Amino acid sequence: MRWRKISDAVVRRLPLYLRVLDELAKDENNNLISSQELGEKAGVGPALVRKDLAWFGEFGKQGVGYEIDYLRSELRRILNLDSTHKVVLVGAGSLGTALTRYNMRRFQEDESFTLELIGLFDSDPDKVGQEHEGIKVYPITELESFVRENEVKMGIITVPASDAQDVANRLVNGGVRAILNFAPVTLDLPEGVQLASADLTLELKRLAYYINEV
Amino acid sequence: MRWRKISDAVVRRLPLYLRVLDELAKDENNNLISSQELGEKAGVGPALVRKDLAWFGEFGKQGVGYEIDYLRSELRRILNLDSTHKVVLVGAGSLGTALTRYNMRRFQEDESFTLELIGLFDSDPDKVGQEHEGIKVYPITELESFVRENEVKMGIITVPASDAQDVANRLVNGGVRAILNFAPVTLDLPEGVQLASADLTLELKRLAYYINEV
DNA sequence: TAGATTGTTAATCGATTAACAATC
DNA sequence: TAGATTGTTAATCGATTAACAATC
Repeated sequence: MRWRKISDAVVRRLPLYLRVLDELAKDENNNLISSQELGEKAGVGPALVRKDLAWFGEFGKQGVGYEIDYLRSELRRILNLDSTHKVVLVGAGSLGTALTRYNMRRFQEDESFTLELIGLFDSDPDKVGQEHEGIKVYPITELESFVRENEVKMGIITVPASDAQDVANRLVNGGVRAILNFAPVTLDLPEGVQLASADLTLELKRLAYYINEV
Repeated sequence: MRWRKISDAVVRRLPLYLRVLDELAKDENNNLISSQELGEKAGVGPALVRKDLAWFGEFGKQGVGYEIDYLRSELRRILNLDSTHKVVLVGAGSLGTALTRYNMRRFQEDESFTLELIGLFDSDPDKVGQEHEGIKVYPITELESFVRENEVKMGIITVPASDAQDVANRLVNGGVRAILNFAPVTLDLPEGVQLASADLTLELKRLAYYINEV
């Protein structure tokens, strides 16, 4: 049903398109959108929009465009956003707890995405047993079995750089398929486990390059 | 002095190399590194490492490799990390204040990068006048003049999506050259202003795509 | 029907990799 | 000198754009 060779460059743009459609869907007056308009709002060329979507099916009508609600539901389906995803967050420090607080709100608002944060983990015995936004902190030693038993497929890493690879290994051994990593290290992951890097300092350092330009 | 056509694909890898070198520099025993080894640790092919670096000069010695300390200082210079960058953060909500707390610590630790957060901004009169980690919250109406007067070149946006474009415009008008945007919108920026997007939901939605794979 | 816009193929562009002479 | 590794050019690969027939 899914044909295993769609490039990540394509996949990265799908959530972007979906974001535009979600926004448009709020206004009942919008029914149709052209690849031209969708591209403009997503910052992508119209031909590329059509090509990206065509990898997954024929969602538009010639001479007409794409029906917003339909394309939206198709994208949600393609991105696996129509089922709830269980997530664990490892590292209940300042970033981890802030993210817990923030994401709990943000995700609750986002009608096109359901993430369920079911556990926090930390190696610090003082933190184990605490609760943040109603979610318990478990000892890191239980991470792998917890992930396996609850069939968690997504993990968020907010531990210090020196612990990140170890945490990643435990997550992967437990069966996690995708990791969002905030720690400033290059993680070594087995083929097939997807990684998103959220190292903000890396981004800021890149931006610094462009600052002293003419 | 800088030749204006180095691709962003290249620039994005420089902070990655620097991160590896920073790590290696901690151990006094490491003096030299080959493109092979640097590439491995950064997750990049050795030929690409050499090609990337060659855009900026000849930093290595044939048959020997790259001197870690030297390459490190050159990369810091290329990335403009040897001077301090003043930054403002707009949106003193839960994410903004968490980031303030977190980044203040994180950046203080990072010897190869000096960011100075000199002001927080918010449109909520109740928040104006508050302090977070010793940094004052100013009214958003003062953003543009503040940025101009203090010659701030970098801004971080943590306001709701509906306000982000307006904030970006004010930053740009004040003279900001680079923006780190957490709001879930595609910002429209003039040529030459650099953007880093930190929309975590976008990343998580992308990861969701890969979860139900065979 | 006439006008518009898709889906798709061919052309272009850019980025990565392979290969190797130069040289430490 | 022999071995290793750079800097760089040429070859390959992949992604984006242009163009257009199909068709709503």
